[in-house]
Amino acid sequence: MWFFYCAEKTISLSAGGLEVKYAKEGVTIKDVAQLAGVAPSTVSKVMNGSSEISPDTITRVEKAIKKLNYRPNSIARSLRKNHTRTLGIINNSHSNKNTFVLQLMVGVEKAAQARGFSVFLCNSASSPAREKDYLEVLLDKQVDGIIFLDNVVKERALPSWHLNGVPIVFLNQYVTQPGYHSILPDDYQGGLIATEHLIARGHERVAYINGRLKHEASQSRLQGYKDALNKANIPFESQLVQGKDTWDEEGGYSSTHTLMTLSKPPSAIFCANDTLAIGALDALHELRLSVPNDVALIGFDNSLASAQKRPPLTSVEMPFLEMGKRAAEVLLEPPPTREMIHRLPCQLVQRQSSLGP
Amino acid sequence: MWFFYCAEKTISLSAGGLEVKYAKEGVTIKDVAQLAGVAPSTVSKVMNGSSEISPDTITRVEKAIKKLNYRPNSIARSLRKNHTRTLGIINNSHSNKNTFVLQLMVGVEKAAQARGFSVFLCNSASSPAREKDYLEVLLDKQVDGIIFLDNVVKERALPSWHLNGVPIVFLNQYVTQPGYHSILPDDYQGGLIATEHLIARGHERVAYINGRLKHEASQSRLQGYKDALNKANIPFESQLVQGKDTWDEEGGYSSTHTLMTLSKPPSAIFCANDTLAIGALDALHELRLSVPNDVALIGFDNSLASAQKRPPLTSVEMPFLEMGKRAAEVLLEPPPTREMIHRLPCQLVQRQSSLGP
DNA sequence: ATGAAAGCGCTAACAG
DNA sequence: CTGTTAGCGCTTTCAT
Repeated sequence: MWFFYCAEKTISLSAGGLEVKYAKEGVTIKDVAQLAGVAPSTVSKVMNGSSEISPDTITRVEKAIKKLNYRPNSIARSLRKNHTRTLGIINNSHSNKNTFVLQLMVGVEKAAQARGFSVFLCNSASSPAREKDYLEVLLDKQVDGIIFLDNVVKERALPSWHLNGVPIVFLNQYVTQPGYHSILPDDYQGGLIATEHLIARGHERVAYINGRLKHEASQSRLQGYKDALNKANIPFESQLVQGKDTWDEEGGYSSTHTLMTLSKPPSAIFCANDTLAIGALDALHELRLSVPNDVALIGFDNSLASAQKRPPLTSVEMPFLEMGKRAAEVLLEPPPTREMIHRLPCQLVQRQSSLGP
Repeated sequence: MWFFYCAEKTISLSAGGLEVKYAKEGVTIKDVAQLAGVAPSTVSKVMNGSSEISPDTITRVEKAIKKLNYRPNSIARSLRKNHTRTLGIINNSHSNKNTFVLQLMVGVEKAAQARGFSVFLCNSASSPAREKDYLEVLLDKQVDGIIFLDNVVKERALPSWHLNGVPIVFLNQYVTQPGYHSILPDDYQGGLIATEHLIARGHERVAYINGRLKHEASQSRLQGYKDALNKANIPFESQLVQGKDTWDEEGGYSSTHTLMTLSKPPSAIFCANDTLAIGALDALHELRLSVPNDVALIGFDNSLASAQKRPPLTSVEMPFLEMGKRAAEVLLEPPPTREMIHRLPCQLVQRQSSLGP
């Protein structure tokens, strides 16, 4: 690599067929103004379109900008304009192996990027002290908005720290106080479509295996299940709802055994998540029951593991990417709605486990 | 909620037992100076410790800061100091469902946070155009460093955009040009420990099922496998290495069938990733072979799915969190080493599938 | 339509 | 030890 002095602030040189632009650090609006033979304020005006400028000077300025490879210093601009076109994400989840969180983040980032905003990533790992620290640095950095998110929908306390008027929204979290936007998956609707799918495929004895009772998701999905039965005029039977107050395989496994030893066992099982469904599948295999021919099976989460089972498991996918996007949208373009809690629909992804004869 | 005018810049009020601080927007260094009866520069000096100040005024200033709940405007500070204590992540992966990426990001963020740095999250989704755009905004925002990352280790081109002297490091990516730090998992060592584990448990006929040949990981893990055999004086047999140039279950499944129909089939199989191992497990089940009693099985990635199989799969975990941390460290505190490519060790996580009699 | 001047909130250089 | 002054790079009145 060769270095050499150059008086101008920009040089371009082609090396190995690759055209690279070198801009010396610190080309400022003054340099552009000088080259174009105008005042800095004029350059500012053409960049911001904040005033009528003669077409002639516009082209002159634009040429100078291009020639110098000038890019305005957004720090200086922010100081002056009092906004940063930046928002912060505070991730309250402490699991690093959760794809939900990544999807939420990527969703936020995409919608932000589309609007010219950048996002700061902060991980509080559920520690309120850490959350407060991050809030401070985010506020110090003059973010224009903050999104709090978690990997599982939870109620949470309002941050007890002054927000300087910076708007906030909760993503996969919510707060009891009115007046705060909250973006959540529609677990109820997810339970509904899963059950409806099973019914549509001819099943009348549909069972439900529930997850941890304290999680909203369990209750909402159950309610969706019930309403789907109801719509189809299938009487609800409480013995067809099982669950061990857990989300793990063991729960799915033993619940399935309970279910299949009923005098009239179900012909289809809807599990509140994929891990339960995987446990259910194990139990069914053990009982030498074919999935989906003897019993149809549906999970929830559309995890990678669900797609990798034999047979691949039908599942309900939560709209995390959309949720992330919506969070950023709501933050950046507050809707006129009174509605503050936004539930986004889940989607059924059909695979072999529910596609019986 | 009641709003009322207050002349001072801070008031504190307790509501419902919850003590909240309200700081009116825009308390500046001048306000603090005025309250403390000193010059703004003095306040600056006590904050930055950049000059000897009498203990007396220090306490006066600190009191004023606390009373006004003052926090310096980091935008203004950045403009002046010419650094932002911020770094950018450019995520080149386009998969939103990859836990690797989240782990890398969280690692970066943790190490950054520990050093008082914030991080911008950008997702280029492998689009060079998008990457260039992000590079520009990151540079506009005056970041102090940039990390490029991906979900699978790849060689990549050096960004063809002037970086204004901002240092960069590659995470799970690398570049052929010398002079750039690159943080990678030690796939070779991962292959080594996996194979050594199997050998230590008494296996002499250890097979290897490879992944996509064009991925470095496949080659490195294979080399680890070979060297482990070599160290143990077990002759290498090329027929014990199978693979369909793919990472999917089907590849693991059919490779296993090939392996088990050998005249002298292996007593242990090391798969280059967990998905292959899951396919292998299916094949073994189908052949009515017990895992781990008839054949031991090891995967790579330590995916959630691997832990959820029956039996749970032993696997090799890549050090993504550590890698992320290291990337930030190398960026923020460049080591004096000439060594530019950093390979971090993987870890064996033992589960039932390799723990035979 | 354009330029001069002031100033965003902070820090650094220099005086005293 | 402390205050005064200048200015980071930009935008915004306010003149002209």
